[in-house]
Order: sequence, then C-alpha cells, then structure tokens
Amino acid sequence: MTSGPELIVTEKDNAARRIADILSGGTAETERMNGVNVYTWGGKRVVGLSGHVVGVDFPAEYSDWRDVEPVELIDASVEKRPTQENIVRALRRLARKAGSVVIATDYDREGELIGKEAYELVREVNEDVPVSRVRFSSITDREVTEAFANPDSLDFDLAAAGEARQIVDLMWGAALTRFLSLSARQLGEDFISVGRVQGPTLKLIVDREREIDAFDPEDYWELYADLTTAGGADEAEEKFEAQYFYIDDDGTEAERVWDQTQAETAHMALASAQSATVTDVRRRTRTDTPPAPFNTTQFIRAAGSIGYSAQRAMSIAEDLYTAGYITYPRTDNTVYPEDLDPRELLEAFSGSTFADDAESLLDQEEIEPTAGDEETTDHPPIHPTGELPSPSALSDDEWEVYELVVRRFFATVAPPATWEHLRVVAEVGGESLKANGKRLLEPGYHAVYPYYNSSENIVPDVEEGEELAVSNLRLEEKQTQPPRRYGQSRLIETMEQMGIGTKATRHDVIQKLYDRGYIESDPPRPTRLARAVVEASEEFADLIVSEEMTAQLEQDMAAIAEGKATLDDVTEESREYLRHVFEGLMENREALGDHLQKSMKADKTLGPCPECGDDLLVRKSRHGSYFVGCNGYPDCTYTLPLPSTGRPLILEETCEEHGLREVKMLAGRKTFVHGCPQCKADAAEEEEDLVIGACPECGESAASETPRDGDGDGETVDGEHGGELAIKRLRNGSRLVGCTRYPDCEYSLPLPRRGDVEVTDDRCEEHDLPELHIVYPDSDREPWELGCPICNYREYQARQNGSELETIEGIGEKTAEKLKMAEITDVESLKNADPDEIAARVDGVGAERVRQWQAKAD
DNA sequence: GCAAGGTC
Repeated sequence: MTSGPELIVTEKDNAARRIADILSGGTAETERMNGVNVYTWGGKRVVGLSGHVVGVDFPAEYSDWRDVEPVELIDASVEKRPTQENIVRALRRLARKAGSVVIATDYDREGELIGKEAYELVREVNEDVPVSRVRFSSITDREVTEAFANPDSLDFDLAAAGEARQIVDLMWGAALTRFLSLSARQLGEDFISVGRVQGPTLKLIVDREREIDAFDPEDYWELYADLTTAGGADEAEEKFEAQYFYIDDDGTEAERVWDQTQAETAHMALASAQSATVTDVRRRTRTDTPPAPFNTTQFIRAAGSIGYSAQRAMSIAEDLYTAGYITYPRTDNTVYPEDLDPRELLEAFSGSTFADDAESLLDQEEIEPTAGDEETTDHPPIHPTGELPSPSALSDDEWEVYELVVRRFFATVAPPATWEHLRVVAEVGGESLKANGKRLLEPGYHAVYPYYNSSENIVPDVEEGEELAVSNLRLEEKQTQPPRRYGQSRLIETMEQMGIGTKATRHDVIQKLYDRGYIESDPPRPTRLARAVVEASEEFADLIVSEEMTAQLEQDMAAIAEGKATLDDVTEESREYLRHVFEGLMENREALGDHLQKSMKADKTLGPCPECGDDLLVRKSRHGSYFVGCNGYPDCTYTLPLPSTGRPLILEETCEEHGLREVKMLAGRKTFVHGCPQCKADAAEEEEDLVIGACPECGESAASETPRDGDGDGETVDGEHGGELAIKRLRNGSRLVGCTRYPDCEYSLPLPRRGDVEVTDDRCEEHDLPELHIVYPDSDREPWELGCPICNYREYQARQNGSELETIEGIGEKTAEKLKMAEITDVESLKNADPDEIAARVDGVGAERVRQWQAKAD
C-alpha cells in the first residue's frame, strides 16, 4: 500500500481552490510552491495547472526557417516540452511524495489530454503511484462529492485523439506557413501564416468580399401611403402607414416592384382614388419565448449588440469570473445543470439594484428555466454565481457586462412575452395596400431583459368594409444592396456552425487575422494579402482553407477515441496528403511568391510619387514610426510624414488632386481619418503660424529690460532669445503651440487635431497668454473652451497622473477613487500593496481582484 | 519566429 498524501490535479487554479473548498468543507489552507497555489488539508493536496503545461514542437535542428526545407517538417518528429516550468516543477515535487493521484481536469477531450500530460509528468518521478480520473460538469457540492466517490480511470484513447489533432495542426500549419513566408521572402515579424482554423475563417471573409465586388445592383420601387380612419363623435382619427403589394408570377406576395412602368401604373391608380376599403383584417397572438442560457458564442453576440468587440467581451467576462461574480465564460453548454436552483439564485439579488426584477420573478408560481440545444459536459452555461459585486467595485464596462449576464439569467427564468399581430389589407382602385401591426400584450421576459428590440407598430382596430382616407402617397426608387460584411460576432457564430475553432479560441482567431495583416477595420475587410493567401491556398492546398479539414479531423478523432483507429493511422494519412500538396506547391514556388509579394506591396501603396512616378508606400522608420516613402528609394528620396499616433490603414478613397489613397490611423478609440498625406502636408505649409505670446523658455520675460549678454545673438543674460509662441500646423497634420525658434527651442504644448482654434480676448494672468476656444464649424458639437494652453496642458497632465490607476483594465473611476482613499494613488503603490490588507480596507474590493490588477500592472 | 488548444 502506498503512503503519502493524495494529490488532486485540476485544469486551473480557480477550479483547484473551489474543489479544495468543497472537499475540505472550507478548511483547506493555501500554500505556495514555485509560485503555484497548493490547497492543503488533512492528507490531501490540490494543485491547479494552467491548461496545457507542455507544448508540442519540432526538434531544435528544425528551428531555423532558412536551413530547413518546409517539406521536411512533414517527416520531422514532434516532441513535447514543458511550457510552464514553474507549474511542471511544482507538479513533479508534489507527485514524488504523493500516495495517490486524482486527475480532475475539465470533462472534455482537451481536458482528458491535459490530464494525460499531467499523468506523464507524474510518471516521470513516481512509477508506482496509483492514478485515477474524476469527471464532473460543474463544480458544485453534489457533483464534485459524487465524482470523487466514484473515481474512474484516464481515457487514453480520448487523449490520443487530442494528440493527433496537435500533430496534424502543427505539421500542416508550420510547413505551409514556412513555405508561403519563404516563397514571398517574408521572414521577419510579417510572416505569412495559414492553419486549419484561420484558413477557412479567412476564406469566409474573402468569399464575402468577392460577392460584394461581383454584386450588380438592381433597381426596384416601393410604394407607401398613409391611411386614416374616419373617426367619429368620440373617436379620434388614427393614421398609419401601409405598403403597396401585389401577387407575383409565382403566386407569392411581393412588395418590391421590379418594373418601372408597373410601379408608375400602381402609383397612378392609388393617386386617383380618395379612399381605400378594408378587405381583410387578420389578428393573431404570438408567443415570444425567452432566450436560452448563454454559451460563449451567444454571450459574445449579445455583448456585441451593446457595443463590445468579441475580444473585449471575453476579457471582461474572464475578469468577472476570476473575481467570482459569474461562472466560467468558456462553455458550449446552453442547459443549466440540475442542481442550479433558480429561486435560490434569484433570492441572492434581493437588496441589490436588481431586487425589484428578482422579486417579480420570484412571484411566479412555477419557475422552469429555458434550455438550448447544446448540452455538454464541459461547464454550465454562463450565469451569475450569486456573489454580488458592489457597483463601485466594477468599472463601467464591467458593470454593463455583468448586468447583461444577470439579466440573461433573469430572462431564462422569466415568462414568455405575447404579441398581438394585426394585418390589415385595403383595396384602392384595384390595387392593394397592407399594414402589419404588432402590439406587446404581455411584456414577459422583455421586462427584465431590455436588450432585444420590443418596439411596437400600432395599427388601429379597423373592420372589414371600413373606408380609410389615403394620403401622402410616395413612390420610392431603391436599389438592391450587396451582402453585408460579417461582423465579429456573426463570424464567430458562423465558425461555430461550420464546426471550426472552439469556444475558447474563436475570438482569438479573429484577433490573429488582424495581427497578421489579413483583415482591417470593423466589420473586418480583407487585405490584398488575404486575398492572395486564400487564392494560393485554393489552388494548391485547398484543404487548409476548407471547413472539411476540421470535419475530417473530427471524424478521425472520434475513431481514435472509440478505439477504431490509432494516432499513427491518422497522422500517417495526413502526412501522405500533405506530401501530395507539397508537390504542387514546389512546382509553382516562384509564381506563388511573386503573387504574394505583389499583394503585400499593393496593401502598402498609396499612389504615384510626384517626383519620379514610382509608387509611394507606407514605410516604418528605424524608430518605429510610420511615414510615406518612395519605392524608388534610394534613387528617389521623396517622403511625406504621417501622424505619430496609431497604425496606418490605406483606404479605398483616393484624393483626386494627387491620386493618392487616403490614410486612416488605427489607434483604438482614438482612430481617425488622416486623409491624403500630400494635402495635409501642403495645407500645413500654407497655414501661417499665429503668434499668441512670448515663449516661456526663451522669450522676453516681463522683466525684459535685462541686459543682453553681448555675444550678438540677442540672448539676454537670463537666456532669452526673444522666442515667441505660435499656433502651428505640422506637415503630418498635428497642431500645437510651439516656439517660433524651433528647432533651436523645442518648447511646445499639444492642441487637438480637430476643430478650428479661436483666439479670444481673455488672457490668462499667470502666463500672459490668450484663452483658446476650439470650434467645430461642420458639426453641432459645442465649442470647447480650452483656455490658456499652458494651464490646459498642466490640467491634462494632472488628469493623466490622477487617473493613472485607471490605465489598468478593471479599475474604473469609482474604484480608483476608493483606492486613493486607502492611499493607493498610483500604479507603483498598487503593485507594492498587500492584497489582503487592501481588501480589508476598501469596501467591495476582494484580495483576488487586487492580485489581478497587480498581475496586469506588470 | 510556424498551428490550435488550453489558461492568465
């Protein structure tokens, strides 16, 4: 019999702590080993991994891209190496002394593989220790207790299925990525990547763009009129909008008229009549069922509808999860676990800002939560835990997302809404008009979940045979629109439908496409490079841009998991296919590389150089700043400056005067359109500097009677040169208040890029400078009373320092204020603070949140 | 430095 403590291994620290808490009845203590938390009580220890702590890679001799032919990677071996050294070391130390080991990683395929990786690390140091496996789909008292009472063994076949995926992905991804990058001579940070998931995702975006390019708009007409009831002694007249329709050749009802003559004929018929006769009134009641619980995709979609990018929504959800306010945000599940008691959870909100809504839901006699189609074993759907944050502990964004999760839970336990649909058809001179009204009879879940549109369209109660006055007849000429680009959440939903990526990676894949220079803007638009990569793949490696690759791999993995195939069977077959793909690639290497190179250049090209006619390109200087330079360099040294903030994106719009494409600077919330860089540079040179006072560094001070120093430069013994401050426009488009003696004197103050500067007659007494206003002639925006530029800049700096804490994600204005009360005034003091002490001193802030902030501050 | 998948 083996002695020593039982070691429990989970997939993440958070799960380790909660399981320790459940199994120990709250008595577990936290110890640190190599910086890793170990929860200890009685004879037990629980340690959390951080997902995969080992990663797959090729042997070192394959690491230099230039030394190795990409095709050689197909037959290279694949090794596993620790990627999280501290955790691996802690696990080995714990395993050496363990009397038994329990693998308690997540209950899904990847969890089985992570469990097997832990198993192998344990075996390296302890050959005999018994290892078991427990499975549970949510970390609740009942499930965890039951799982530990009935341990099972690791499923090595399921883990092997995951390993096959790792090998196939690495082999295809690395070999093709290196091949494309080498062919196009792109070896730096701008390498050209492809992979099983990013490939089809990119093709989705490129295909949609091809549809948009090929789209041929068609003209059509729509006809509308207002109808008004007669009213009566005690009834008011009621007016509503109706639309012309007809029955087309297929016998279906149509509103769009494709023929101008038909449209005009109908228009005339309607115009000649004074009134319409109601011929049909149909009324029906529709039940509008509340939405299913949130899985990751639906959460991202809902957050997207209130303005959060997929990336941002997930990042906030992760923070809310680690702080303990919501459940695990990466899940496919849309069915609540059995032991979630909706009443108990609703009761947790009494006394909170959600109290009224929670109580109204508790008043229902019966509560039956909705359920979606996906029921999985990984984690429960995303829902609030019932531990409530005080609103001040969260930033505005965090609060908004938290409220969304709370309200979604509310919606899933709320009654359905009912609508009354009213359809009215009226005839006018042989033509038909119709109106579809909808009225909300019972708000149901809409009362607690305001994120869906629940607006009504009121059509009055009319009766068959009733006469209605016709007015305001209008014939609208329209055009069919091209299909719309995918938005981020639509992309994620489509990826899910196609079966590519996972709940935890889909949003990262989209981010990767941005980072690789394949897509730009939001909704994303493909670059020329992206089109070229998709074209090249379609021609020679079709599988890498097809969802089929994942579908096939899923089948193969299922076969491995069922014991019907082996890892070697699957990877060998994949190797064979990839060898074949490489035959085509190698033959066309040069043409392919050329095409990719040309496309990359096209993405950076603005238009012709005014000096030599070659292409002007966006380039990066040695200091990392962007500028426009000539392709003919060094023969042609023509350049134009670009703004210093953001990354340049070249727009479709072209400046008519210079034939150069306009430039947009991407800088998150500070993104702006710079326009034609030649126009901006010319405008700056034409704009006269406007002197507003003396330079505080080298100008004439109030006591300007001081003697000159006599060396002929006009400088006084105090260092004066008579420099003046002027409002200037720089060639890169930015504006500032600077010294007229630049570059000898570099004194400057920033000014906003947009709006016109107005110099007022009011003067700042302290600095003897005029107060400035910024006005916006082309918009309704109120003028900005900027004041004295020196005072303004000082205030700006003070604000920057004052809100330094808010630069950390998760700290909002209110929280920063509270931290300052506890003498945490800047990032440095936050980093040095003791989390437990802060938690004790600051209301609504837990030690775990402080630790998160500290980690982010590093 | 390549992929995709975990997690922070």
